[in-house]
Amino acid sequence: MAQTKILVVEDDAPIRRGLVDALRFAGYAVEECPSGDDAIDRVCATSPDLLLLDVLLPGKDGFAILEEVRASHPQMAVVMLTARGAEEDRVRGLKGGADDYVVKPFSATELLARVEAVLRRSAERPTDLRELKLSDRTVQLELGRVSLDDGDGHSLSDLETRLLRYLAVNRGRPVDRRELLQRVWGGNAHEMETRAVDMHVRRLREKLERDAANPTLILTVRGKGYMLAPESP
Amino acid sequence: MAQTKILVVEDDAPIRRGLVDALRFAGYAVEECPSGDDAIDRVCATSPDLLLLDVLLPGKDGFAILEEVRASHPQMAVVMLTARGAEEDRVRGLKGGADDYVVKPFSATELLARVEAVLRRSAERPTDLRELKLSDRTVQLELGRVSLDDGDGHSLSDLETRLLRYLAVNRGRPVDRRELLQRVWGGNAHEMETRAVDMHVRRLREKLERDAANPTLILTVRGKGYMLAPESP
DNA sequence: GAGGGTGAGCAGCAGGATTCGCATCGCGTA
DNA sequence: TACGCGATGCGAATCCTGCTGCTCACCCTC
Repeated sequence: MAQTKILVVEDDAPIRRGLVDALRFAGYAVEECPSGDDAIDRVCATSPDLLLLDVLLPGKDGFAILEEVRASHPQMAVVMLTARGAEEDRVRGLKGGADDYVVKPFSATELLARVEAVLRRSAERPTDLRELKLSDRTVQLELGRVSLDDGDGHSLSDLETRLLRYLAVNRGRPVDRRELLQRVWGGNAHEMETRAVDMHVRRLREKLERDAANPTLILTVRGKGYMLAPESP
Repeated sequence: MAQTKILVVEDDAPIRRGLVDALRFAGYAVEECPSGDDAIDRVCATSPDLLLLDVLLPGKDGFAILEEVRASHPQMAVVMLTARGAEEDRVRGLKGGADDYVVKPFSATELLARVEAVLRRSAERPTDLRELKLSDRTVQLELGRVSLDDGDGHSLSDLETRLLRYLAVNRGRPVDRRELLQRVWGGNAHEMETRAVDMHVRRLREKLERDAANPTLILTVRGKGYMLAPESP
C-alpha cells in the first residue's frame, strides 16, 4: 500500500511546523493547510487517510469543518487538536464524529500514538463485507436481501442495508445514534431527529429478528445507541 | 504552549490599570473587564487560565460571578480581590470556591506571587485525563466505563465520572465535601446536603472497589473528606 | 475504661428526567 | 398506488439523584 497520507489543518505556523515534522519523521506523507476555509477543498483534493484538525481556527472553526467533512467523507479518520482545559470541546468533538483528540500542548510521542491508534482502528474495519451471518439467517449486503435458512426472506432498502453494514462493521461496539446519522446517512443528517434511527432499527429488526419485541441481534444499549450482537463462537 | 491568559474583573480604573500593567509586565496575556455584569460573557469568550475577580463590583458582585463561573468552568483558577479588613469576605470567597485571595491594597510582588502559586497548582492537575488505572481495573473517563482486567465491568453515570475525575486530578489529597460539591456539582450545590457526596462515593465504591466495605481506592479521611489513594509505585 | 458527640456507612425510597419502543401521519418518488 | 423515509406524540421502562433515618465507628474527655 502507498504511504499513509495525513492532512494537517492548523493556523499557527510554529505548531503546524512541529506537527508536520513529527509526522514526516514517523514516515507519513503530510500535507498542510493553514486556513480553515480551504480545509474542505484540500480534503477533497488530497483525500488523506487521516485529518488532523485544530479546533481553534480563524474563519471556519474545527467543528464546522468536521461536519462538512463527515457529510462528504463519512469514513475518514479525524483527530482533533483541542486547547488544554477546554473539556467541552473534546466532548463536542467526539460527539461530532471525531475519532480522537489530542490536547495542546502535546508531546510528539502522544500525538503519534493517537494517530497510529486511530489509523489502526480504521484499518481494522472490514470494508468489503458482502455477507453477514446472523444465527440462522444470512444477509447479502450487496443485494440487500435477508434469507432465512428455512426458506424465503425479506429485501432490505438501501438505507437499511447501509445501516446494517455499519453496525456489522462495528460489530460488538455500541454505536451512538449521532454517529449513525453521521456515518450512514451522511449529508445533512445533523439537522435530523435522532429518532429516525430508532425507526429504521425497528424496521430492520422486523426483518431480521426472530422476535422483534425481544431482539437478540440488534441490541439496544441504553444511553449509548445500538449494537450488533457479537458473533457467538 | 501559548501565553498564559488572565482576565481581570475590576471596576476601579486606576486599580485595574495597575493590575493589568503588573501582570503584563510579568509576561501574562491580560484581558480586562470593568463590569461585573459582563464578566461571565467575557469568561466564556476568552476562557482565561486564571480569573482575577474583585469582590466589590457595581451590578453583579464577585461572589455571584464566582458562583456562575464555577457552574460552567469548575476547573478555572480564580483569585479574589478583597478589601482590607473584610475578613468574612475571604472566608466566603474561599468557601465559594476561590483558589486564593489578595487583600487590597496589595503589592505587585504579592499579587504575582499568589497568581503564580495558583497557576502552578492548577497546572499540576492534568486536565486531559482519559484513563485511570486503579490496581486491576481501568476507568475510561471519556466513556464513563470501568473495565476489569479480567472481563466486563460497569458503566458510570455522568456525575460519577465527574466525581471520580476530580478525585483523580487531586489524587493523594483529601478533598473536602464542600469542595466536591462546588467543583463537581457546580451551580446551586451550596444548598445541598453534603451527604449527597457520601452517596455518590458509596456508589462509586460499589463499582470500583473489590470490597466496597473495605475501600482501598477511594479512602475516607475522617473530618477531611475523600481521597483517591495515591498511585502505588 | 465509659460515655457522649460527631462523622461516616448503609439501605430504601421517591421524584424527576431520560431514553426507548411503537403507532401513526404526511411527504415525495417511482 | 405502493413504497421508502422522516417527523411527532404518547406511554412505559429505566436510570439518576438526593433525601431520610438508622446504625456503626471513631475520637475525645472524664
